[in-house]
Amino acid sequence: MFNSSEIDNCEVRIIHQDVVDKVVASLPPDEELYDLAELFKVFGDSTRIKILSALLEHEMCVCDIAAALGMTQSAISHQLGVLKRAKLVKFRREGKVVYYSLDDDHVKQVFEQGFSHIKEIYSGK
Amino acid sequence: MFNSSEIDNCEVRIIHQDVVDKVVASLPPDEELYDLAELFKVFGDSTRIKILSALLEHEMCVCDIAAALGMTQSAISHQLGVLKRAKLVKFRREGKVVYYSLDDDHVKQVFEQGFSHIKEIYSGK
DNA sequence: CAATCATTTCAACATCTGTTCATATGTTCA
DNA sequence: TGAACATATGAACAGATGTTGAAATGATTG
Repeated sequence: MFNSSEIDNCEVRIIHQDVVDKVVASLPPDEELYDLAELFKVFGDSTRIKILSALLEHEMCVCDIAAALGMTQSAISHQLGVLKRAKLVKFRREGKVVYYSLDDDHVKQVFEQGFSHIKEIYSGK
Repeated sequence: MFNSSEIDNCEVRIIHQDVVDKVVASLPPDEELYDLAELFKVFGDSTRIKILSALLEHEMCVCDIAAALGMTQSAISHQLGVLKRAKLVKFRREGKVVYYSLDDDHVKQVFEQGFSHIKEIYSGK
């Protein structure tokens, strides 16, 4: 009825069945990998990286961050919302002013880990 | 001619000049922060995370990765190209087949660093 | 060389994402 | 309470990104 080439045209060929099986079995659940990608996605924007880099140095309020980066308060506030939802920053309110800071050392570690990676790459390894 | 409120309407207000100055001085060059964001951007896609997670376990060829993830060879190849350009994976050719693997331990470290972060968050910290 | 196969590349489409502008909260102080 | 101010939010637009299907490479084998 169908020859093998017709069927294969709609399927992905497997060359090493044993490796595929092993890898599929060892793969973390989709949801965790999805969450991991979401985490890195938050780090993957230069505005947010700049904000994190600033907060690495000192706790700051929104308008000071905006001034330091030369951007709109609105834009900064939007990105702080993203960072907040990802639990990368925490904040405290003091009167009208809201101060932001890094949530925990984990953020700092990921940040610095990535940094040393690009240093390694661009220095000819 | 202009009063201060008119001028301020077009500018970002600074509350703590000292902090702003200090942070601006300590900020890494824009180019480095941009590259850092680009690096995390590569990690920030669930397909690429799945590929990296698979390669963490075993060296694999394109069609086996496609089979393991249930995706098109074209899509996988495209993402492998992104990972290759970011120097996150390396490859070797053996006849018709191209085998991909993680480029260095740094990749593994960033991956696992991020993983432990989301574990921490979702376990109620 | 011709056929086959693994992989890559291309163009196109749909979706996602960041910024802007305008407006809404919420707080302080007169 | 009302004016001034710091921040947050919503809608909308522009640009970036991932997947797809088709066509193009590059490599092996008969």
